[in-house]
Amino acid sequence: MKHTVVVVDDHTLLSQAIGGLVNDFENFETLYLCKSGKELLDTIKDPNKMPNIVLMDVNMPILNGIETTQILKEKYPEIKVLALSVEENEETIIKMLRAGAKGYLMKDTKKEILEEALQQIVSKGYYHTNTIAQLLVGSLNKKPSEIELKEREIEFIKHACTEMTYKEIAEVMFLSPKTIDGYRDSIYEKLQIKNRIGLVLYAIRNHLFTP
Amino acid sequence: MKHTVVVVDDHTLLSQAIGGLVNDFENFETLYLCKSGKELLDTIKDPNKMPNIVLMDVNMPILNGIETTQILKEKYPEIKVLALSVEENEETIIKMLRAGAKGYLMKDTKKEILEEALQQIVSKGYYHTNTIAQLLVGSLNKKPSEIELKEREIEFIKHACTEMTYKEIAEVMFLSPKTIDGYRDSIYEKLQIKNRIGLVLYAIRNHLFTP
DNA sequence: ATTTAATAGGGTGTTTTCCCCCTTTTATAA
DNA sequence: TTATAAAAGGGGGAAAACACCCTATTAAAT
Repeated sequence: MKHTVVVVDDHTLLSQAIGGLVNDFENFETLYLCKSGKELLDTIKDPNKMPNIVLMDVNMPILNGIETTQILKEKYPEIKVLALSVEENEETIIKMLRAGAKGYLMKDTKKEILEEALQQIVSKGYYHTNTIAQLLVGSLNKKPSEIELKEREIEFIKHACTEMTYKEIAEVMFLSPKTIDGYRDSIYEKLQIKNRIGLVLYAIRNHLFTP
Repeated sequence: MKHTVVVVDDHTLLSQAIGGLVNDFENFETLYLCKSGKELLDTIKDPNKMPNIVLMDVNMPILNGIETTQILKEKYPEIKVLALSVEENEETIIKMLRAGAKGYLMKDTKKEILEEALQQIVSKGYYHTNTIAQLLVGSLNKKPSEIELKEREIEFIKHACTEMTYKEIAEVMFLSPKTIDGYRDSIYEKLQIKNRIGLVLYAIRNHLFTP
């Protein structure tokens, strides 16, 4: 009996193509394809549509890879998630693994590696390349920092990524300009940045805001 | 005799997968895969490795899709290029078509559309979806504006996308802060923006700066 | 000889940044 | 249950940075 795989990616051509690739592997077959995390969660409710492995893109609309993986881990812990992404950002990779992904492949790996990864996830339960392993070890040593942003602060940051002045942001958030002032100051402190440009760059790099 | 196709994309998994997809099509076969425009131009010098069609990603390192397509048009005008990208930016699409691409597919199209596009490129010489056609018509009507940025202004914009103050930017560009002031003002006028945040967003959207 | 581009500057008002400070509410632990 | 401490919201005032005017010099291009 072949192991069943579901591909989740908003780019249809890619999911179809990768689905085809998987079908060529000896021990695996593609069950179906999804365009978003939401679509996967909706479909998977049907017990007949429960795969062994999910090949999950990280950047998706509606419900992204990280959130979807988290939900999968809670509701269907027996399903193994293999992340598949162009995103090389440390934070993202760590978040994805913490969400429960059993492996993380860059989209520039060869199909042989994909097969190898699928095999190992079945046999050993996980697959990690040297690259990812090194990345993680490196990041463990140098990042004990706990940057925690409050809900309201995140909301503010998103507004700060537009041409609005702080006064205008205060208005749409129903706050005094002085409160905004306080948000800004504490965020600058936490993120070690010097001005609003730095804030915008942080927001983009951490996917709080997409230009 | 099948039509030969070369896939150019820096993400190996995707080019392999799409190559496989193409091989499943009745009238087409994948000749080989390339990871960059440079690799394609090097390989294609061998007359045995000349394809009928090139499936070209737009965003690539070394030599991007636009530049590569331009060179192909000059040196090998008989090769037909079909662009394949996630980039929905009008400017990019127009640049790509002007460079000589015979069609432009988003990566979220279905494989049936890909086959259809390949067929039409062989038979009619081009393929354009409604989406692209509408986009082009729309952009012709509303954009007679000639936004032209000078070399030095572009250099300034890139610096403006960092945490540097204008004074610091003036220093690294060996200019008076007042000159920077002038650059800023004329750019704001041209781009119809109100502050530095708007400038950063413009720079990112138009690939002057990548965060 | 006149225009245009690039550079530099002056003046003025607004916005942002950075210091201090305060109250009220909400957890949380003794 | 009451200290006690975070979190969330608000404030004054000053200096720096930014935005928006408008003019002048210089050099290259027409």
